Amino acid sequence: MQQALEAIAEPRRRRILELVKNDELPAGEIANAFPDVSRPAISQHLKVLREAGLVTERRQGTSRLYAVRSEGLIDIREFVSSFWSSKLDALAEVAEAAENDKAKRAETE
Amino acid sequence: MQQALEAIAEPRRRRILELVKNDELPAGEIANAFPDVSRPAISQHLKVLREAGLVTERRQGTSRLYAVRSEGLIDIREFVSSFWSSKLDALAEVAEAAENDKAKRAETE
DNA sequence: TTCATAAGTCAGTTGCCACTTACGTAAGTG
DNA sequence: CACTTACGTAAGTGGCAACTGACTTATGAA
Repeated sequence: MQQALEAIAEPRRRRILELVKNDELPAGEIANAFPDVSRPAISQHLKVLREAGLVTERRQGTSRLYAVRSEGLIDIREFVSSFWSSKLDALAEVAEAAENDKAKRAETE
Repeated sequence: MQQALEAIAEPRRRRILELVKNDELPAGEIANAFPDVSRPAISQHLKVLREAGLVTERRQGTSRLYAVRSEGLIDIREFVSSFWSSKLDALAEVAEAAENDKAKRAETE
């Protein structure tokens, strides 16, 4: 999880993930989306994403195609989600239910 | 989202969040959980978490009580979740549905 | 084989982040 | 008031992470 978190903490790497979320793209085309940064920099970002398990690499001719690997995000997803199924949240749910109930009774009166 | 991501990318800050997930704790008690790091360091971590909107601070006497603020994680939660509702995942869902269907037909035969 | 294209790697620089020690502040206690 | 307790803040340091330019590798075309 550490590697994945550090990977997505970088704005450009998040944008890369968005780019290859629905389309498999060659490294060059990804680099073209960042006119303000050199191509080696993007290559290094892709390496970080690959080693974090967030993208897959597939070679085709001289180019390398990248695609998202969403399993790499599972641990983060569970970590974040864990903050909603805890005690405090259970209280919030009770409060919300009470609110709904109150609104409903107000309707029928 | 940037601030929150940078905040949870740090292992000690994640551990702090876990500590105050279910219990409201004073800064000193949080610091005690990290024998290898100085108290000011923890104070600085708490500041980062507070400015990222991930914890709340409440003063009581000379001590300050910290608690998790899960709303601060919503953006991250949505960002991460977005990688499951995309095209590739839709295909997976179709495949799963087909599997279920197959299993069901096998049952009745 | 020679050249062109696509992309990764190396080495060096810069800036930022987590840490420490020393100091400041604010609330309670005698 | 002086003193203690509980924290935060300031200033300085070391290390790492992102970047650039130069070089290397590998595939395909002439």
